[in-house]
Amino acid sequence: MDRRQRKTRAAIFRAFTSLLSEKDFMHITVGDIIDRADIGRATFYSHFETKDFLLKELCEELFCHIFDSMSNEHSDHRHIFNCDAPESVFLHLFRHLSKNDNKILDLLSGRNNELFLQYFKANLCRLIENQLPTLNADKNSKLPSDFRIKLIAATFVETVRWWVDNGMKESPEIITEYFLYAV
Amino acid sequence: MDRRQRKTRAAIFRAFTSLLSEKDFMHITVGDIIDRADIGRATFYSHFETKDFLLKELCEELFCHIFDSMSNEHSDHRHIFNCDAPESVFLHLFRHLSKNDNKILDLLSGRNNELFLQYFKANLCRLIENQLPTLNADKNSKLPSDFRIKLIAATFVETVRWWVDNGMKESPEIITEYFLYAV
DNA sequence: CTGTTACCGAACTGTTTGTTCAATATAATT
DNA sequence: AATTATATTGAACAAACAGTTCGGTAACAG
Repeated sequence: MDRRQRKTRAAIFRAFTSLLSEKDFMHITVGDIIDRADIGRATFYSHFETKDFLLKELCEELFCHIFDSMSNEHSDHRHIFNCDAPESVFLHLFRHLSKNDNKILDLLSGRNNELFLQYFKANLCRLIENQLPTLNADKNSKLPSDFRIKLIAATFVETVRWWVDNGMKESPEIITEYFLYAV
Repeated sequence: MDRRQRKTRAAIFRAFTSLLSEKDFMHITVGDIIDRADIGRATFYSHFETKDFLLKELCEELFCHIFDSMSNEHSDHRHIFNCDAPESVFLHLFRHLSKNDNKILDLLSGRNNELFLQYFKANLCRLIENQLPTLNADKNSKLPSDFRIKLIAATFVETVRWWVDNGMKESPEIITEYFLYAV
């Protein structure tokens, strides 16, 4: 990809995430984005068809980053340490989130970004599906598994929200404990 | 309140809920609403300041109806039957929802209505707070109670969603069982 | 019957969206 | 370094939408 394209794309994402942490998606205009990204109007539309697609691509980029890097880390580690214990995947996820190097927390905690949550949960569900056998077997047997997976995903999101809203005072380890206790 | 006002207001709510079940809030225009409600533009704005306030007032109306009628029912019943068993409040709620006389289900199951969910959960939390002592005491003691309440509310919403998305094949009793087993 | 109030509808301003196009700047190629 | 290809720019544009204004009409209350 052309360096100019990369720079423009990055500037748009940067401006957009920065705006998303201030106000909700619905009230962000394309004008806001191009002002903050300092690019021309036509340029924006040559990159993204609409504002909706921008959000979609941002989500895909973020999730690819976080989930892929995590599953790599995980599969690497399991050869060295024995860290495929039930909580390790979620602990990794919470640790990753706590760094907030990408701006995922701002989006998760921000209200009114249902579209974002939708993408996040969809990705989360795929991950949870694999982890299911390591979780509470009693609930697994008594609840339909697609239902159970969605509940776990919702619990995860709500846990992150509560964590962030309370100033992230708890360590990732404590939060993982809370989370696993809840599901 | 003037009969004309009541009729107009009802027409707007009817049109709005009908639209909300078709597309998400963000893509509904005031033009859509006044067309379907068959009212003048100025009339709409004499009733509601903006589209956001319309949603807010609709929510308040719906929740007042469902939660108030429920808590009345409940407090009436407890004198006759002994139905303040742990599951009864939630069972009542699921039963009430299953009738879908108000259009709450369409809104809860429809995606992208985060604002609506926000109001719903806020009301739900107030109700759950009272029910907390009747629920799993173990979890109550090990999780911060504000956190626990939010998890229960999220679980409730996710339960309803799963129920609706799967065609509501399960009875309110079974769903209540699932729900209480999950929390 | 009379004064009050709500509704209508059309016109109007300002904002936002998404497109177009010629000019310019930057990257890639030889 | 010169050339070709491509990305960006800025301005102008039509269409859609939000929210307001106002004179005329219909419905309500006393």
